[in-house]
Amino acid sequence: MSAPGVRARVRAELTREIAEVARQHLAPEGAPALSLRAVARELGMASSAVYPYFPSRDDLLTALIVDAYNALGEAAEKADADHPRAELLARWQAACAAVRAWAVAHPHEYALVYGSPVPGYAAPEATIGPAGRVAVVLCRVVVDGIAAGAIDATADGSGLDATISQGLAAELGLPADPTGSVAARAVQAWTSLFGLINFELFGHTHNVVVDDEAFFTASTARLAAELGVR
Amino acid sequence: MSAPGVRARVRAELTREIAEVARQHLAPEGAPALSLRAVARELGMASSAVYPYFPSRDDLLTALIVDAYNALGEAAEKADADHPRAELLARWQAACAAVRAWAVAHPHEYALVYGSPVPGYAAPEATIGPAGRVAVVLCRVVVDGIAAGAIDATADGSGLDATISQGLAAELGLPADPTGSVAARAVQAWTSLFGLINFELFGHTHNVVVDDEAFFTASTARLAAELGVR
DNA sequence: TGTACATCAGTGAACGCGCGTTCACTGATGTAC
DNA sequence: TGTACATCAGTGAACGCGCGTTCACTGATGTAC
Repeated sequence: MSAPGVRARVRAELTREIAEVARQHLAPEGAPALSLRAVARELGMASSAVYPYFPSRDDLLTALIVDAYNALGEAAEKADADHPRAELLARWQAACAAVRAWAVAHPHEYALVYGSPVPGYAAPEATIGPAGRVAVVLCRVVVDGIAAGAIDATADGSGLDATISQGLAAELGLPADPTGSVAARAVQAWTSLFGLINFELFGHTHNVVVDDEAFFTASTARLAAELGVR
Repeated sequence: MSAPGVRARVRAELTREIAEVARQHLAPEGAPALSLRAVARELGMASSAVYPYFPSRDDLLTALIVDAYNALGEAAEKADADHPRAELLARWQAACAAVRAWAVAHPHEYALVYGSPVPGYAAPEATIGPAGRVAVVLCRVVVDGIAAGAIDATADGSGLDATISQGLAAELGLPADPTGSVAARAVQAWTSLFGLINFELFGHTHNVVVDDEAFFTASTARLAAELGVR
């Protein structure tokens, strides 16, 4: 009974290895140019030998996308966990900085998930959970702030929250009150975070911002301040 | 002497036509899949016949990119000009809404310029000017606000502006005072605007935001408020 | 106005390339008696 | 422990495809005398 275990382990190992090489191949030309044949070539195997591991190119892409979301989410979660729960601003800043650091360190994987959708590729269900991990971290800070009384969830009755899925808000622990605006403002901060990183990585602030890290840190601090995270 | 004029006009017309067809071909598969041969086929000409007009695929892409930036910039400028100069908030909201409306109407052209950079493609100088037009519109509102005394440029001495190119700030008419933060906050609002649109168009807010337009409008209004645009 | 010439747009075949995927196959690995 | 068998991973050739770019060419358009 140890033999199938060995086979399974070898199989899992090679699956991991293929994904790893594919990840490296993302760099020079981006996701649309990712080629099964090139990956197989680099591993010294016939191109057809990849098929038992990934039944199609799209499955390989999906694996890379899920991995990227998970790595990014994990980075944010770890940074958050490094700070005492009550230190909301420190947690917020650490999480944002971790997301940026990961993106800067893995620009092509970042582009894979936050750049233009890969043409002809439809994201399967399996990506939804991992995709939300960063947002969950940010929301948890806000939720903790409300619970601790640091953030007044009822302060702004602008009704902005009517634009957000109430089911999702409830799931995240955000007050599901459509007359409020906390949930919507949290979502807005979330999109702004990735807007900052997108512009930096994709070169739009190239001749505009001179100190990317300082600009980023100050910007996320402002996002926190506007939410009432202190 | 009228003959060369005719030839030049025919030539310009066909150049325009090729670009137009290429633009339409962006839709189904995105920029990486744009094919000179397919464009030529659709126009009923030999693929080699495109070369006198666009010496390479990259030149065609550049033309599409420049066109997209210009169309987007023009939309923002027109929306801005539709409002009296003193009505800062109306101008701001109109410009932001125009950018989003154009993006929603031309998602693939939008992705071409604000999605992941096209692999292996280096943006030439010619794209810099057109790329800045939206930012210029937004900055003009801020500058007008400062001039009219509605925005207090000296209010926040956070030093955020030290992160922004002082030369560029001066060019845009923003106070080039590195101890201030108006310029940096304007840049931040600019990145946030495109962050909102990116997330909406690329599907990241798909199960999160239920009313995209309302969420967007409220969000840009908040961006304005934070800048002091009223 | 008429003719010889130059210019130019556009053709079609070809080069050389890489791709995703399928399929019949060969050995090696592990299983059951 | 030894042998016959099943399972499985991996091979290599092939299918059919589309791409960007080059090049020698053919007509037509416009020019100069």
